[in-house]
Amino acid sequence: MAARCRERGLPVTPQRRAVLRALSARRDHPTAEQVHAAASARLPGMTRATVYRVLDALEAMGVVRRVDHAGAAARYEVDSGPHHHLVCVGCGRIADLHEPALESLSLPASRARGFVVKEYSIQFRGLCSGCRKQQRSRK
Amino acid sequence: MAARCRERGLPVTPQRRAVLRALSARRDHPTAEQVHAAASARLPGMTRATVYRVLDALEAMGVVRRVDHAGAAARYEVDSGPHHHLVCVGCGRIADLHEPALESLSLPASRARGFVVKEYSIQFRGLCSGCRKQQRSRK
DNA sequence: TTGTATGCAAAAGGTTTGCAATGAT
DNA sequence: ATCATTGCAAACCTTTTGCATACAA
Repeated sequence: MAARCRERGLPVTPQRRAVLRALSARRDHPTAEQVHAAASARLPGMTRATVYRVLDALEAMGVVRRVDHAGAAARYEVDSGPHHHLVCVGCGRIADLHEPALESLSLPASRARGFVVKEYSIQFRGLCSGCRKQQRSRK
Repeated sequence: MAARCRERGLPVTPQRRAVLRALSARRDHPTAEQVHAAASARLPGMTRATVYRVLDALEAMGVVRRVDHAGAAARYEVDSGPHHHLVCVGCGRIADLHEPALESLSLPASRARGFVVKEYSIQFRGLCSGCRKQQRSRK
């Protein structure tokens, strides 16, 4: 991580180290609040705001990832049977993808470790044609 | 939907109809706020709170689905390359699933409609062994 | 020394809840 | 008549932001 900071000319602060250590130490997927609790145990006085800013910075560096791509607000759809989603990272739009070939993926039991799958859905992330055009013309 | 309400002895209210109509009329995946705007155009006076309650009710009936399984708070993980997630619907825990066989899915170009996929991840929903035990013993 | 990060506190969404009144069956 | 639902308003939780200060390089 220090490397990635240097690449970008960004300072390596104790807070960044603390957040990354806290996150590396766990296998579950903690919330910002949980990261704050863990990190501020080692570095008392850290603010929640700092944790959010550090997580954003680390995400931008590609060190950390936000799971549950929870935009600010939840999205709804009429339940139309199993299908997947195309999510445009440019504009945030979500389109449905009905693709029978993707409805029968098998999850090796050996990997499931006692986990019983009831359903699954795939989230494809990329750029819609509109956002691609925009990006091209901007260059 | 009227049918599902009756099954459960729940009233079919104008608000429920308005929300479902609003949601059925769109293919994008509107936020609760957008649903509220659309529904209250037809049924002035509807509150945002009602929209949330109606969406919850419809989801419980299996008529509507919440995309962006945005729990209240975002979750983070250290970026460890491509992998998928096992999400327990019982306790909300998320586990990583590294499964090489699932890393080379192909999305038929014909279906993508100009959408260029950069990456994807699969979310398997089900019950972890702990929650399964609990559920069994409760019966 | 310079530019970025931090703490603090306040604001800004999004969502939930208590309560009295309304309404569906 | 009965029980769930609605509206209203306030509360709640998570995340973001402005500003002055502190700090890494």
